[in-house]
Amino acid sequence: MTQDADLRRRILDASAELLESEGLAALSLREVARRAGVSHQAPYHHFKDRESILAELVTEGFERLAKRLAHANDQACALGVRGALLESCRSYVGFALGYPGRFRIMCRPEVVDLARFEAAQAASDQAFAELERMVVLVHGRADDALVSQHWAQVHGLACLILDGGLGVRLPGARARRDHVRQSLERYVDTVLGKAAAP
Amino acid sequence: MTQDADLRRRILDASAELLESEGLAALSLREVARRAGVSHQAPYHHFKDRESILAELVTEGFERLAKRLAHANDQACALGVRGALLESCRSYVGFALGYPGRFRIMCRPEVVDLARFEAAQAASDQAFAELERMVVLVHGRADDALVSQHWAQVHGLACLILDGGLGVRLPGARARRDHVRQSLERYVDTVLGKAAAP
DNA sequence: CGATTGCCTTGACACTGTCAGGTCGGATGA
DNA sequence: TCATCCGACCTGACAGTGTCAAGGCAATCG
Repeated sequence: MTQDADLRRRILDASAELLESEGLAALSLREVARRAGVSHQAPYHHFKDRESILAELVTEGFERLAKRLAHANDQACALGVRGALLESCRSYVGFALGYPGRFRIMCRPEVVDLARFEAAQAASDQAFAELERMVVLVHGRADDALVSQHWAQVHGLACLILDGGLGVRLPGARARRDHVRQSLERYVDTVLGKAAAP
Repeated sequence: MTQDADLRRRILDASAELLESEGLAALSLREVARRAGVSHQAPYHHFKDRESILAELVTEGFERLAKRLAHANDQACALGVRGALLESCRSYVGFALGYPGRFRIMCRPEVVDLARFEAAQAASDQAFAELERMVVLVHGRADDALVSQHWAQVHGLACLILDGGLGVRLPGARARRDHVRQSLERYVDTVLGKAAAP
């Protein structure tokens, strides 16, 4: 498969596929090399170590996430604030549920330490900036607590469904999608002050 | 250290200490055995495999967390709803930041799969029940979306500070504590409908 | 034409989790 | 009392891992 392509690219592709299909635990350098049809040391010519490969995947992940969030932000005029906010939230959670392996290594410093990888950190900052933009759209300003509150809401929901207790309680992709939609709608209503106060 | 104690207990203690001081990656069965002063196979007489050891730590973790959350719930009369809600949130995030190693394995199914360990699942359910109790206290009822929204908020904040982008942006324990307090106060105000709508 | 360099290989090392089998002292039952 | 069993631990081995060291081999370049 894509034998003639760049080995570097082939290694990244094999890693990504292994990550999503078998999980992080199954992603060993040697298995990746095997799938790419090269010796176990070949990857070392293109990456310093295992973490560097994963860091590249993390970078790509944050870039895609940032692009999705930016797209949602850009739709603020067309959809209105509520629609754009909802779309932004769904982008974040949708990304996490759509690429769980990728998303996990993006928030696991013991796997990839962002401080070691400039590009990954930059891509992460880019995604963060889009979140901030959305907070400004909604609240008119973006102090630390507001950004943190918004970020925590979407990130928490993603983590809980992916790895936390919510996943167990929501069997099947359908139930999850419904729950995400429902929860996020409730959230945007709360944040926009439309929810019924107790 | 505590040479004469139960080996089972000594193994758990050594694991917990290793987990908090060196991190999950450094927690190998053999290192644990070394620290407990026994052969590399001795732990297998008390635990089926590595995951079983971690599952025991996870169980203990959920039990402690549930106890803290219950304590916050019980203070609803004394502190009022707002005070109790704030206390509950601070308990959750405080636990995560106080025992980061423990907290991490509690929400990492590739490390410990709760479905495999009845006791761990039960303890997790117990903590979940306390979260539900708090939602009922605040909203008078606890539909899925409300519980999920509350849980996501505290869980997300904990994860972001511990492993996500917020940790990098908040150097030092002092800055984190301040940020947590500020964010959570904003959150309870939002949820109780006291925040200024935009 | 000889030297260098980029890309890949084989071989080795220490380390890991786990399976198989042995040892030894104390409890048990005839 | 003594044979037997069994729990608790040990030694040894195996396949798998990430990584270091050294070699081969074709293309490029002075």
